[in-house]
Amino acid sequence: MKPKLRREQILRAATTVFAAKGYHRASITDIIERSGIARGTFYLYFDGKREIFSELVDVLLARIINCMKRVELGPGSPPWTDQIKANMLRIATILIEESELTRILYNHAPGLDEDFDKKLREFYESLTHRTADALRLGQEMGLLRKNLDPVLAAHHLVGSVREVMYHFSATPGAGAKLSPMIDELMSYSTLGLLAPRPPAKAKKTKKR
Amino acid sequence: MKPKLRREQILRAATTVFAAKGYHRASITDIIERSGIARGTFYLYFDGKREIFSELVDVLLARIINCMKRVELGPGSPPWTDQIKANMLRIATILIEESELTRILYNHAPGLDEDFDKKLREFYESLTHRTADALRLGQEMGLLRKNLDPVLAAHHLVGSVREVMYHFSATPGAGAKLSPMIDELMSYSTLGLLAPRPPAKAKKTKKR
Amino acid sequence: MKPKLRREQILRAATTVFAAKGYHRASITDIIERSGIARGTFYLYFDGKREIFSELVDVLLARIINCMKRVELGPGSPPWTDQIKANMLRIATILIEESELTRILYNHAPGLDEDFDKKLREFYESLTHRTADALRLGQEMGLLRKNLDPVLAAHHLVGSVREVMYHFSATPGAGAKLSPMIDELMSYSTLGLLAPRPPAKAKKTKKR
Amino acid sequence: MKPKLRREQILRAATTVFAAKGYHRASITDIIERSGIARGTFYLYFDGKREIFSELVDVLLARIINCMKRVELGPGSPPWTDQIKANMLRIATILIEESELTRILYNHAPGLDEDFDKKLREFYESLTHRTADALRLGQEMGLLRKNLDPVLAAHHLVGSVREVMYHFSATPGAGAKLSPMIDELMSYSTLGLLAPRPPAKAKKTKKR
DNA sequence: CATGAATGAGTGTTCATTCAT
DNA sequence: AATGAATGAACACTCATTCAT
Repeated sequence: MKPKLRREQILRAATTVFAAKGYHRASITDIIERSGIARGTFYLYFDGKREIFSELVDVLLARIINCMKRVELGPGSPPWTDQIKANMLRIATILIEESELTRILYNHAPGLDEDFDKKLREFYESLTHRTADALRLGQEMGLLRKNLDPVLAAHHLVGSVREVMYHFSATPGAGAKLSPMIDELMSYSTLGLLAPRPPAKAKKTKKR
Repeated sequence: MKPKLRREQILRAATTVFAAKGYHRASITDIIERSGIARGTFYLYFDGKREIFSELVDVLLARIINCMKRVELGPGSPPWTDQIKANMLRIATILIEESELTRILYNHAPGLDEDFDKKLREFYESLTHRTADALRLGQEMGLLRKNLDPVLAAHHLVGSVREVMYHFSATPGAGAKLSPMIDELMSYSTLGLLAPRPPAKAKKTKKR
Repeated sequence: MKPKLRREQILRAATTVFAAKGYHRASITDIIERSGIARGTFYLYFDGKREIFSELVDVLLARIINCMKRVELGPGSPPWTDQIKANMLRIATILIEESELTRILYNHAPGLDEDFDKKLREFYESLTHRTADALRLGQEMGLLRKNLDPVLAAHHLVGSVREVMYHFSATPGAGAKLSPMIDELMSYSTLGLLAPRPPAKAKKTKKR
Repeated sequence: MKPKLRREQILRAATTVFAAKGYHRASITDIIERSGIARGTFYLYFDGKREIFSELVDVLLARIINCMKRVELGPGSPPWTDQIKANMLRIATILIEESELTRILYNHAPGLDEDFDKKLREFYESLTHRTADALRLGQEMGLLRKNLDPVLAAHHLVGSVREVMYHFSATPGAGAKLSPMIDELMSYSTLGLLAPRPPAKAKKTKKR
């Protein structure tokens, strides 16, 4: 069999096994049995249990990072809300496509290794940072409330999206209703984060 | 030594060890060394590694569940926003007090055992259910938008709180700024989840 | 069983196993079966296969190094030949006592590990150095030929003793004839290394 | 490529690899990588790891055995000391030429296999036997002391030569000083092994 | 002749748990 | 109650060898 294919076959088997049992309860034996290969074959393609797991997670994290496009505010760009929605759609699509990997990422990744934990922590920190930066920019542009705490709001957003996406990816057939779901989810946060709407007529600073 | 005390001594040691290393990387050896007891003594007080870990997590989950009070909407009750805030304050206080256990709960709990995973899942499902029920009630009372999806919004809220609380409990000295932080966090969601504000015209203090 | 005894029991078993099969063909299973202990028990007392082997060899090398006493040439000291003979007797006694360890040392030690090979090499280099130094001293004192190469002669001596001792220790019941054997062996080399005997004249057989 | 050449190419690669790492730490992978051939190709030319190693050692041992010529004492033969020296020169030349194989032979050969160990043992036993026989003959001819133990002396000689040759072959550029070195080495033993010199009186330069 | 993907028996090591003292 | 020596099932990983192409 072609090495490329075999590699993918093993990765697929490993994904399922790790998703079903988690890192620690999964054994190399599980993976090779599901792959239908011999023990040694596994080690021909991967350096070990930690490494194949790491590769699985790395690939997913990289796909997510790479599918996110920086929001452009220039004239001629699409509305920023559309850009954010497009980002969320791309992420959600990946997570739904790879719902097994998502399960792994959410449930079984921490506690494996100091390095590994660090990698995950950095991923979430990076998400939060980028979100906080975007929020600050929104504040400067007058799109968002001046008095919100960008870091706290970033945690709020990341947490919200994280939790929703997880359940969505675990729900079979969720893909269909993806777009309205994201509209709805965005409405929960945006309507609260927006700069106070210029009210109809006379008003005196709706206090929050 | 009094059995009661010894038990607590071991629980304390285990908490620290599990928080530092996570369930799998922590060993019974770590726990007994930190407790200053002999190997066999540990098994006099606990049935095993899984069990002591389980007890630790159970106690935390029970404290959280128990500190949450159902929101009363009757006349004479405090404003419902105040009641929710009080709940969040109580939870946050526990999580900050027990920041080691919190770390365990967030980072190392899943993937240990089918039963254990189920227990955690049920905890979060219960949180989400209760939240969704509350949201439905809010809708019926006209406090919340009619067109929001209670389950989705519940995930949104649980995720937001979960993420924020985690970072808050991990931040030393966070306890001091707890109350304003919760006000702020609540504002992010509530302003977005509230029924659309009656525009323009007459109003009588729709307050949060 | 007392830890001290158990340790010795395992060391004995390991000695026999390593002597019979050599480092690589010996397995932990062999050692524990011969010890009559469980797998885990072995690792309670030793860090691993390499380590127990290393300890065995280290102990033997240390005993040999420590039993060798520097030759004193001062007036009042025993004749230097007697001192050398005493050293050789002590070494030979150890090697005969520990004939299994000797077999290990001679036959199976190299090729295990870079560090280990180095240790052995250094042991022999140290022996050779000390011998060469002693030979130089002997030359200065006029006891040995001026024109011999101390390093070459040291190799010659070390090799001679090494080979003879090995066969001697492998011969059952060799201990009895130890003293004359050493006299004989020494005569082979000393009579060749001695300063040329005063020829011609009066003599009363200054022999060795 | 011609089979003959390929075989030699692999043998060369194997020699270097075994010399560098020793039998056990050397892997077939090392050998094929250094040979630049595929895995299967190796097994086209050799039956396995043990076999190629064995061939390497066998060839060296055979060359050594074959280069040794029995000492002739008949009238018309060169002096017996010259014949011995010629033997030693031939051996030393081989060992220096094949210093990598020599390193293998000395350091990594034992402990591989019962058969293999036996072969080596027999090689040394054969050397010792032949030496002892020669010594006995020397005694009968009156060239050597009557009271020396031929077997012990043979071990002494074999050990001496073995050790010296090893260090010599490991010393780069040692070939140049070969002849005087051997003279010197022989003097160490012969002057001690010769029949006692007729003391005092009449002398006619006992030729050695 | 050559290849290199595949094999699987074998090995060292870990660690939660037990139980005689 | 307390101890800590002993247990052994479980596991990840290696590598010489084979064989279909």
